[in-house]
Amino acid sequence: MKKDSAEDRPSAKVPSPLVSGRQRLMEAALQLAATTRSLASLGLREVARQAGLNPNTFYRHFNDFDELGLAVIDQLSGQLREGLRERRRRPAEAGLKLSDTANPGDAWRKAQDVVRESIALVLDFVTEHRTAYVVGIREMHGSSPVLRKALRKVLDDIGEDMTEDVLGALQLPLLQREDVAEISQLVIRQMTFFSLDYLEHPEQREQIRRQAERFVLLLFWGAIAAKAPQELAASGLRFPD
Amino acid sequence: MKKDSAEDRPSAKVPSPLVSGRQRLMEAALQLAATTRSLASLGLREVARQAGLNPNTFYRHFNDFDELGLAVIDQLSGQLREGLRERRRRPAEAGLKLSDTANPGDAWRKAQDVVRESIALVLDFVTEHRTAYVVGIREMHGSSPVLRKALRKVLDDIGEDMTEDVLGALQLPLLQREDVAEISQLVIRQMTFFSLDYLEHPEQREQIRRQAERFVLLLFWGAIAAKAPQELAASGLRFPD
DNA sequence: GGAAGAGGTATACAATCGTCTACACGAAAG
DNA sequence: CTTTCGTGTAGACGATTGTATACCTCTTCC
Repeated sequence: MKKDSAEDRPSAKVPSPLVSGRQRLMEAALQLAATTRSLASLGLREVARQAGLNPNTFYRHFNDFDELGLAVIDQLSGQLREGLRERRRRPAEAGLKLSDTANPGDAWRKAQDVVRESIALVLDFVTEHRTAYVVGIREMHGSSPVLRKALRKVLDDIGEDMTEDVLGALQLPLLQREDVAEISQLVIRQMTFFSLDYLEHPEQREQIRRQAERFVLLLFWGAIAAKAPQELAASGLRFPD
Repeated sequence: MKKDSAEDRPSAKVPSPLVSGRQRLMEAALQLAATTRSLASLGLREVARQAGLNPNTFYRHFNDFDELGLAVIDQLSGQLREGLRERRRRPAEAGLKLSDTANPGDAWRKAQDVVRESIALVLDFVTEHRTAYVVGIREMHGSSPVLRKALRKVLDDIGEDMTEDVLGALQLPLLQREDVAEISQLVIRQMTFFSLDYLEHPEQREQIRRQAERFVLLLFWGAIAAKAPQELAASGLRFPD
């Protein structure tokens, strides 16, 4: 049998303590999970090696891989929600110029803009945090109930944000809160597929972006048309494209 | 070090040769993947043990886990597509009584029936093949490119079946082939989420089923309303519920 | 200035793993 | 009847893994 020393450590980096070991472990795990296999199936020694740390260092920060996964999720989901909230503050204010008395046509045009911008933001985020996003989607359907639940909650929270946003800033006529909430969840979930397509087919990105926009608008259009087909027809609005 | 013999084998079954070793390995892998972790992270010895076979027997049938995964996918996706095709033959024939001259109201009512029945079929299938389905969804976002591609193709094929079905039997007015194809893909993908919810929350199954039906109808309604809001309003049709 | 604790390391051990080589046996093929 | 061949078994190997114990710095705090 081989003595297991000195073979374990220095495969990746110099032991620069510029970032904490905890952070190094998280990044190493993400990197490995994105290129190799699922988070839970990673070896404790494997990630320590990638991080340039001693295997036992893992124990100092995490008890198991679920704990590491939760830490990563906390860190990044916060970034995503914050980013979404922040950039959505802008069009919301711009939209106030059209006051609550705006006619349906203005509301619908504004809805198009908001949809376009929100989708762009999501797609930018996933390209910027590609590995984390891919691993996140993977673990959402993965084998750890803990991570599954945490990631489902992230999606649901984003859905709630979207619901509030649509209700507050968009003021689409005739749609109740529950209608909007249902549509939001559908949109958020479908976006996971659009995002993966977007990442995996860089040559078709513009097309995928338009498909996503069309899907969202189609849902809202359908929901309005389901509630009040006559009013929609009478408004003379046309579906874009 | 411990000699690794006699500990490996008989954890599960008697060596009944009623089913082939190959099949036993596939089922054991599915079982383990559903309860433990991802397919690719399974140990060769692990599944052999679960199947009640010698570790080396794995080599007789598969070179690696991708190969085993593909075999499972072939076997079950065939069952699903065949089941869908077969049960869809019935309403298609019944639908022929309403000839091509049927008015929009009849076509829309028939669409509701077909949607209801197709969704019921899918949900029945996933409950009947729960472990295989869960593992399939998992590997669709998993780390093996081979399995990912194979499972995406399964979904896309089902989407094409649905497209042909809608075009052939439903004859919804105003929708082009490309519109229907796009909607079909959206529906198939969203159904993966509905199906998982359905499995994980048995107490809310009826509600989830209705949500799924509503989603599909909403998309078609929206697509028709996008093409021709006036005609839809003039037809006097009401969205169900 | 000594104690306590957090973060990182070194070494060791048993268990498990993938794989290699060799053997057994029934069925089909010649 | 003998020869393949497909399938399953047995035993062994070196590599790798998770974990336990012990030691080594630094900060921080009293």
